[in-house]
Amino acid sequence: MARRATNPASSDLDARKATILEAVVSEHIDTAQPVGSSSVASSADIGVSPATVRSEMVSLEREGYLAQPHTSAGRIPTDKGYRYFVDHLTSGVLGAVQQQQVSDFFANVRGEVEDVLEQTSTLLSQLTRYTAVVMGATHANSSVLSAQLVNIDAHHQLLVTVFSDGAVIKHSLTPNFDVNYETCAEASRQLNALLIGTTMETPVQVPSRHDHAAVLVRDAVAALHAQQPTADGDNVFIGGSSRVADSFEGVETVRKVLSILEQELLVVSLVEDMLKRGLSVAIGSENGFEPLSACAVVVAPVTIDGAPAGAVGLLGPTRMKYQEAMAAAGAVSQHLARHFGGDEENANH
Amino acid sequence: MARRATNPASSDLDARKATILEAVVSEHIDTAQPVGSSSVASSADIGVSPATVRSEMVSLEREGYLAQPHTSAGRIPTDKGYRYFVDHLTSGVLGAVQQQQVSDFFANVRGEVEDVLEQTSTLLSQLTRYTAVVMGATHANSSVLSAQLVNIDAHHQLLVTVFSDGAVIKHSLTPNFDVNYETCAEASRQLNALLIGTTMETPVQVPSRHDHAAVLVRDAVAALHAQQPTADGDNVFIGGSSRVADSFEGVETVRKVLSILEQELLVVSLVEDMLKRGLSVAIGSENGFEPLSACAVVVAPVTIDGAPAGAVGLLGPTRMKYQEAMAAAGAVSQHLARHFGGDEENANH
DNA sequence: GACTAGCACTCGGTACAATTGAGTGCTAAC
DNA sequence: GTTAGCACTCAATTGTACCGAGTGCTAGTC
Repeated sequence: MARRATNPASSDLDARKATILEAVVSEHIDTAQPVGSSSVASSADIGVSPATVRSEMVSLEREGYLAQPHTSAGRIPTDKGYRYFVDHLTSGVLGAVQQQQVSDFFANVRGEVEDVLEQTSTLLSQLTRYTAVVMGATHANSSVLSAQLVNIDAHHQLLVTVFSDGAVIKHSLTPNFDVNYETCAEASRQLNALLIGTTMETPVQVPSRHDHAAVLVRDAVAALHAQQPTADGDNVFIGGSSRVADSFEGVETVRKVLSILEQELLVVSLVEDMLKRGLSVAIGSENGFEPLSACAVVVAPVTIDGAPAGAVGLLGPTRMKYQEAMAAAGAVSQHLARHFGGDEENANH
Repeated sequence: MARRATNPASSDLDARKATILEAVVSEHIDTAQPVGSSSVASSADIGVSPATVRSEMVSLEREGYLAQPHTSAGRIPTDKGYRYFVDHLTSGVLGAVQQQQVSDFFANVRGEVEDVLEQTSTLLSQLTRYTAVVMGATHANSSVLSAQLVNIDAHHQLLVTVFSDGAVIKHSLTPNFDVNYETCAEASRQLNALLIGTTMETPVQVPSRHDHAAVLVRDAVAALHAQQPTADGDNVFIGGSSRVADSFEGVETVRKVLSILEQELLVVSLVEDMLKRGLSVAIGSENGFEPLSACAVVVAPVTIDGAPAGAVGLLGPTRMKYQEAMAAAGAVSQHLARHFGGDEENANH
């Protein structure tokens, strides 16, 4: 037991074990069935008999890469097995048809940023047959181009703020005094002067007077700054959630996954957590959400001019086609960056 | 065959048949199982033996109200059976706990209209355990309070229009000439003058000159008016889509329903179609979408001061608890109307 | 004439045993 | 170290019998 040192820190397997593990994983991804020793032995380039494969499999199982549903069945990969597989994956390339599909999409897409992101999420989910997530950039680093207070009626004003990234955010004010047109216009003027050029995180020197306009200005600034830039969820688009239903066979699993997807803030935090940890793939329990323990998540950041500008992601079963998914996510994230970044470059040029 | 006149126009059944049908429907809604003659006979106030019930059931089956999964099983209602049941339903009242829950929600809810509607859809789905739809009013009848053109950069302008119902809509302009700050400000001034007080459907006399500001104005008006007021889908909120997974047992049905729900425009057209036809319940094939043939949809319009201001809806299996669903949808729609209408009344007062 | 007790019949569901076969672990020989 | 051979395990399939819920029909009763 102690002789053959099992080195837990080493994630390296001897070459043959690696080949076997990879064969098991990729066949299981294709067939969704437990994989037996004979099909591994016959497949590919292992010039070795099933018996030898079996003894290697026993060892792989001891080390936690494989599991056996029951005694007389083949092996299926554990999360750790998938992890090894993914870590040793040569990065694939998107198929030509799909590449064309992506190019066509970005050549023809038009409309507001939100519409583009929404449609992108649908595209990505069609490309991969998995559920797709597309997140836009937070407005935290954008500066205010215009802030306007609109008088809806005497007790309702709307602060409409336009940011340099094209985002428009509104906040309702409901003061407990009557506001006439002039007061509102005056407050609007002050807000504009005060906020233009600031970001949502810049502290602002609000007027300390007590006249109605000043109160409106203070309330408006407070409303604007109260907004959690990360936690708004306005900028998250989930496409192809119906794919969840054909990724898992149990209705109960489908329900659990859907109920997570419903809470877009959870999805945002999951993706951001992955980006923060530098992960591009989270397998099973790695994603930290128990209801998603049957899922794998692939993410790719969208980077414009070196700055983070959102992310795209894919959610599928742990036996997802990682190579395809990563290729698709990567391609779409790059196209997105070019789509939005390219414009700005032209303009700044 | 021709003697006992089967009057197809008459949806009236003799009293006993009606009782039996209702017993079958309500028991099947509870148990999801085929209902046999003996349980109908023992249940409730039918002072009649199972044999009599059976012969009535044969007749009900011939008339299309009931169906038999197989020879030696009980009966299940057809869509027509559910329809009769629903048409003869005494309108129920929401349970006290749930009533309280709704009141609490509307007493505490705050935020922008969209947030309120979004949260309302979650509330409604929690109340009923079905998937909920909440639609806001179209902006077709709202008038423009403010129209502003913001210069993002030389080739990107943003038309930000604020409507009297508090809606803020943005449209990107990408002219093929450079726009400086003054031109943009001038166009903005003209747009404001031109659009204030109009609705999205009011024709507007645009300037016919060819200077840059005039072109911007024309493009902006065109962009605004190109927006389909019904087809925007910005105003639809679907809550509790994960409930679909426990409304149906087959994964395939779940997938089909989800894929319809993903297309919010379809949902909008379904609900609007029902409202137009004056239906409050659509059962099975009545909703006109084949993939939703296993679903029933309950809708309730939201009416503020007599004007349509949106709708709420519920989607569940055809064996849904219609009374509860209708009560919940009705209560929520009324609360919504009061929530948004009440405010305005105070303000107009 | 309407109702019902009685009865033969149907057929899905369950329980059980037998069979099959994919796949294993072990061992002895190469 | 590898592998052929073999006994073993166990899920899945098949077949059989049976149960029982529920039916339709008929003959008799009120």
